[in-house]
Amino acid sequence: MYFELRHLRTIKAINDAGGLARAADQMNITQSALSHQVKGLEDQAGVELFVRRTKPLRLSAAGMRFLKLAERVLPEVEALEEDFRNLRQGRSGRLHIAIECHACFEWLFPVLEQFRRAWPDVDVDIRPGLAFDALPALQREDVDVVVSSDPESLDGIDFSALFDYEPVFVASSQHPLAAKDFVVADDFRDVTLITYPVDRSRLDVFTELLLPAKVEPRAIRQVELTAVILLLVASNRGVAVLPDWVLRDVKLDSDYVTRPLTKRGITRRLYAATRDKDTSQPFMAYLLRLARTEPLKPRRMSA
Amino acid sequence: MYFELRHLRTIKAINDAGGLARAADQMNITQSALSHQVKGLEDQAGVELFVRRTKPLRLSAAGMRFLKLAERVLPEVEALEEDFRNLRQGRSGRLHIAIECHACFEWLFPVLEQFRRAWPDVDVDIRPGLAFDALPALQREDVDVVVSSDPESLDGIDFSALFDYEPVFVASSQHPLAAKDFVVADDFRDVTLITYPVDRSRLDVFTELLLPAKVEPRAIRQVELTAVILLLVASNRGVAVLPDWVLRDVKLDSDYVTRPLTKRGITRRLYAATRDKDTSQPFMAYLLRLARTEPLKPRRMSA
DNA sequence: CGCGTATTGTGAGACAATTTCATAATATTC
DNA sequence: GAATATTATGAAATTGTCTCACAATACGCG
Repeated sequence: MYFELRHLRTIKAINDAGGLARAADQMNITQSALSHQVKGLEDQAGVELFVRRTKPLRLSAAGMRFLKLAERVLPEVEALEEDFRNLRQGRSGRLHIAIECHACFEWLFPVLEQFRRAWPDVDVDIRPGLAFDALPALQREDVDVVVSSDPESLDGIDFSALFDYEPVFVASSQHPLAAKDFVVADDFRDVTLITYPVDRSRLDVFTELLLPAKVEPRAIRQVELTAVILLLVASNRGVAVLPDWVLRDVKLDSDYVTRPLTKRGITRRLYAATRDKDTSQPFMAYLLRLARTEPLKPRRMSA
Repeated sequence: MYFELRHLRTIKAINDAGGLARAADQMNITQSALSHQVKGLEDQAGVELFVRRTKPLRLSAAGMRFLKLAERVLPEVEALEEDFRNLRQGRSGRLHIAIECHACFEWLFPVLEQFRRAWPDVDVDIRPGLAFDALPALQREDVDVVVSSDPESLDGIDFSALFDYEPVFVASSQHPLAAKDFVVADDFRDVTLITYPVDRSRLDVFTELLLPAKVEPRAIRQVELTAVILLLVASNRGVAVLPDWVLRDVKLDSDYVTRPLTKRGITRRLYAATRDKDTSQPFMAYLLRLARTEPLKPRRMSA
């Protein structure tokens, strides 16, 4: 006994049209075809779905049960079809973003807020969990965008440059190193370094400065939230290295100073990795444009 | 773009089995057939439902959306199929009863209570509204049983005798007619007759006694509820004629008397009309048996 | 890296289901 | 009871689905 949506559509049409002939018309099909179909359906169901003794065919009790299913299911199916239409036209889609850089939350969140207003039908999400194999996840279509500062040449993956940033040293104005114009690797030997709780290979201080110089800080303290890191730094419980965009917002009203790493400062570039087939999708292009420009604009004093 | 349940089943099977080949196995179908089907489905949808770059085929974001529909819809369809299986085996069905005789409520209700315990899957209902054309409604399958005391010979309709009853005269023990051993038509000329608010053609007093004798009561008062009729009778505000079964329960503790109509009493027979194709259905036979025996048993003092 | 294995894709023909056409049968209406 | 509207049926045409055989592709392992 295998029902198909065709049968649900038939039942509904016959009920709506109030008769088999009219229903056939409505469905752009012969009355004969419908008659055959109804017969087949009743054979399958093993149940009389219609009252035959009356002439404009009417649903029986069992037929009404069938109709109720149709009226619950068909709208859902149509909703799916609508979804797919939107998808084809690039008006809807999925935009699940994996961020390798822990602090990217700070600028990404406002960007996504703005994105949602423009593309309400796109399913937006940030997935911090899979920072590890973000690029394989992108290839497997587990996520749709990976934000990273380490572009690799991968088949089917595009890397779009977003913006440059500078990892800067942050310390309390009371801290001895605050006296220097810039800090170098050796300066870290005697400090407590506060970092995000991720592997060193994804922390700019280490990859760009300390690992090459083989310098180990006196102590490392791992803290999840950027705001908390800044709090600890301001109260001189340690120093940190954070991307400049994190500091732009709150610089003025807190008791800490920022200094370049090395005399000339370090510059890094942030990229968005996407599958090439998605890169030119309208909403994806929109996101990339937003992510290129938005984080650089001055922002209000929100957290 | 026409989806079918087949497609929902396919998506679900592929997801469950974790691959196209295994899914094909599970569905007793060739792997090739499934491949063709998936291709056709994606063509129709105009959307990639699967990630092709990986080898055990996996659902894409759009595919997940499809899967979610499948998981909502398929169980409902299976529930319908189960319903129909029950229907075929006569374990479920509809039992909507039209009662022509207004007082039948009194004995029918307890009968249905008992019926429901035995046939929980049958959709039982009493429909008092269509007392008028109850038999046409039966033919049109608007209802499934008609309780009536006037059998007609109708095509496709069976009349099963239920039980005999006697319409009896009820009056306050203070009423002058209470002194008689039995009442006749002429006795009604000077009384206020309390009846149900239905046409005379469906009231035994009129069809069996007053109309043939061309007697008109002094006044007629129409009351809906049996309990209220008895109340009014007991307080000597009028007399009534009710089926004996109504009086059996409450006779002892109230201040009214019952008398036969005419010297020998009038006997009427109650029938259940059903469509012949339904008459032998197990639950229908059960109902008829119950309705034949149950109303005659002594009952507790409920309303 | 290359080979074997597991998995999916493709094309042609067989098969099954659905539709149409023509027409019969049956209700409904006036 | 004829006229009309509606549904049913059978055979042929059409369309869609499945199978078979084999090609193509991804994955894992040494």
